[in-house]
Amino acid sequence: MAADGTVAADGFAPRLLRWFDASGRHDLPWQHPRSPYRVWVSEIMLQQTQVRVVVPYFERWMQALPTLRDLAAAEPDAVIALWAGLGYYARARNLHKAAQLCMERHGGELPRDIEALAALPGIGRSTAGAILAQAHGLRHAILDGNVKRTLARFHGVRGWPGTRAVELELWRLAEGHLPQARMADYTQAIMDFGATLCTRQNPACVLCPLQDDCVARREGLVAELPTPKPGKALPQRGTLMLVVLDGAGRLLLRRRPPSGVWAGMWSLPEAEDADAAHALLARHAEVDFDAVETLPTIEHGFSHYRLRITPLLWRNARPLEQRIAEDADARWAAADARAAIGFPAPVRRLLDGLDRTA
DNA sequence: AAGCCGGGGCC
DNA sequence: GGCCCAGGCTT
Repeated sequence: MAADGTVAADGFAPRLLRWFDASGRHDLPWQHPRSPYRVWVSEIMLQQTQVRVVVPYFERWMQALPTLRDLAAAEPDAVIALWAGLGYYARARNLHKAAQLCMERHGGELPRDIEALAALPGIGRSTAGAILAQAHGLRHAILDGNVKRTLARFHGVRGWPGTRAVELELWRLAEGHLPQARMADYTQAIMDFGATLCTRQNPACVLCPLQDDCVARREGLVAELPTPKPGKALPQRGTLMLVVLDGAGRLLLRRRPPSGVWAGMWSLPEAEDADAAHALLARHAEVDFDAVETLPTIEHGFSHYRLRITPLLWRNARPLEQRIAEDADARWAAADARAAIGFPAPVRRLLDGLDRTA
């Protein structure tokens, strides 16, 4: 690294770009065309989600909402339905909100100013940099998981990147490597490099264009870097999910609370115990509570806790239509209507299993 | 700094 | 079964 703190002279970016030209990914759907809106949606989908998973969601999204204006005008439930299965649903709500803010404040386009861009909901420093670099070729760094891993190894940076000091060091290094040209390709290159060559496990060091100058390679630390997050045991929680069908096969649904897990999404009614289940059921239908059928429990893991779902099934319930009419957060949905609703993944699995056995 | 927020891939 | 991932927001 040069005395002024820059590291461009070491050939990091040129070697990465040569590798990208030969071995990078050039056929991802958001690269053709590489418009600001498409890059933005792809970057949000790719937060904590791998390329292979994102591609079909991205294609479906662009079919339904091809422009920022279309997104801004869409119904919230339609946006969630396009997202259902991807997880982190705040990303979808933030996309929607940000599109509307762009219509109001930025003439219907994403701002080119990084401060204004990062001020939009769901767009932080790294995602703002990725959008500006890829959509406009502007000289901004990114620091996602791939870049953190690559830089931690190349420079031998120790310590978990979740700590402030390590993260600041990695940002400094990332900015020091930026090339003067080809910013869009460079940004795609360093992400591809981390995703396909400098992988977390079994990185292809023998093929690496940076191996001669890689500190981790030289010091035998490749498997130790980046330093993993200190571990902790996940708490276990449980819930009852009520599967209530009326004589016509319609299913009782309730909207989730506006905050917390699966916020605002349609799901099955939930209760903590049998008494609460009974009370909840009585508010929506006449049904023989003792005629309950048990379904297999479903285990669902979150990043911060584990959830054991116990489904309870009643058939031939008689809906209390008056109560439903008064309750905007409850509905009886027929099978064909259910298909178009975006359910949380374990609920979708449960309902699909129900349809197969019913 | 730590917790919250999903889901899936992978060993 | 545990860990991690093309992060950002809230407290």
